[in-house]
Amino acid sequence: MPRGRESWKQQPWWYGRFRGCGYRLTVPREVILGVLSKTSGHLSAEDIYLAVHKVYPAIGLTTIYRTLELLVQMGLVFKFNFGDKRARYELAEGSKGIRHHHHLVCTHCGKVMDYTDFIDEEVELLNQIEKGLSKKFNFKITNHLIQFYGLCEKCQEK
Amino acid sequence: MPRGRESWKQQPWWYGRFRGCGYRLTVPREVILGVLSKTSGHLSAEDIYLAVHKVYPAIGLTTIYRTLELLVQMGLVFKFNFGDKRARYELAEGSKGIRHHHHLVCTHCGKVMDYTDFIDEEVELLNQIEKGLSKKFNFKITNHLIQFYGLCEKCQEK
DNA sequence: GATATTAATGAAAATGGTTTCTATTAACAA
DNA sequence: TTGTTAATAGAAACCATTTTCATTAATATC
Repeated sequence: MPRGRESWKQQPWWYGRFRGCGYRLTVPREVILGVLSKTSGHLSAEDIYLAVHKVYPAIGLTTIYRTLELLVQMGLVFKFNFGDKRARYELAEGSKGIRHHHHLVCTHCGKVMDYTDFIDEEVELLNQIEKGLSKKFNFKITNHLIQFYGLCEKCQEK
Repeated sequence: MPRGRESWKQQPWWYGRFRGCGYRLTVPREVILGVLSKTSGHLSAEDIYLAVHKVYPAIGLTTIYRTLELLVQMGLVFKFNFGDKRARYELAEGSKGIRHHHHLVCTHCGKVMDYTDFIDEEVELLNQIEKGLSKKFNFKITNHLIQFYGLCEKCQEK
């Protein structure tokens, strides 16, 4: 492993989350989280594999999938499905710089855009809806998914 | 085909949509739409296949997939993904009795519930948001997906 | 109503993203 | 430093969905 043990000293933000769950801090996990935080979102498992592979060719695709599953389950990463058959992953909010957002998906070319400019009304209504649903269905809401589908600028021209 | 040609006389509601697109009216298509409209939503391709198979064993799974794809593309059917890997299909609003709705998905047992009690505020805000997004991103919105994830009543108890 | 055209179908095979299996490696507690 | 055991890599399996191709049947035309 081409990293000194000392570099753990400046522990990354997810260090505690891992230790708290009894999970080990491994190089693949660190590298995968690194790729996710450096690259702008919507990455497929293969995208991540290729990026990781450039630096650590020994890390296999299986580990990418396993690690992503773990990260999703830990709540550090969100998994999305935009209509093509591969799943997409992106870092959850919490690490600096990433905010909660929804997606605009072009049904023609597959382009995905982030939508972060929530208006206050919107956030409040969403909370209200979630509260209402929780009560009515006795359903404990932990998350929501909002996506808008349509045609992006370029695809409209055709 | 065990149906007289006369029965087309009381043309089903989708008749015009098919003819308008130049698509043929076939028994498999009729049967599949029949299953979708008789059964309550969230059916997988296999669910539909099994239901169809009981009455018309000659209709194959391939045709189910092909027909569903066509129906989705025509806008008669919506395709969903609830986290397990199989796609789910349900009739779009338009045929009597089916209203636009969103979904509550239990991340533990996979149960899916429909949420139809939109408040006026909600519908209006959604329109407003879509209008804003269309303008800001020059994106022509044709559809949206809203799902809430969490734990259903039973799964909370455990 | 009979017939030609060609879209639609069924069965089997292929595809491809994801998961499982198993022997090996490495994180970390002692 | 060493033992325990979680984590990993690579190959094989999995399985929902798609493709291929020969056959069938819906519709337009005669």
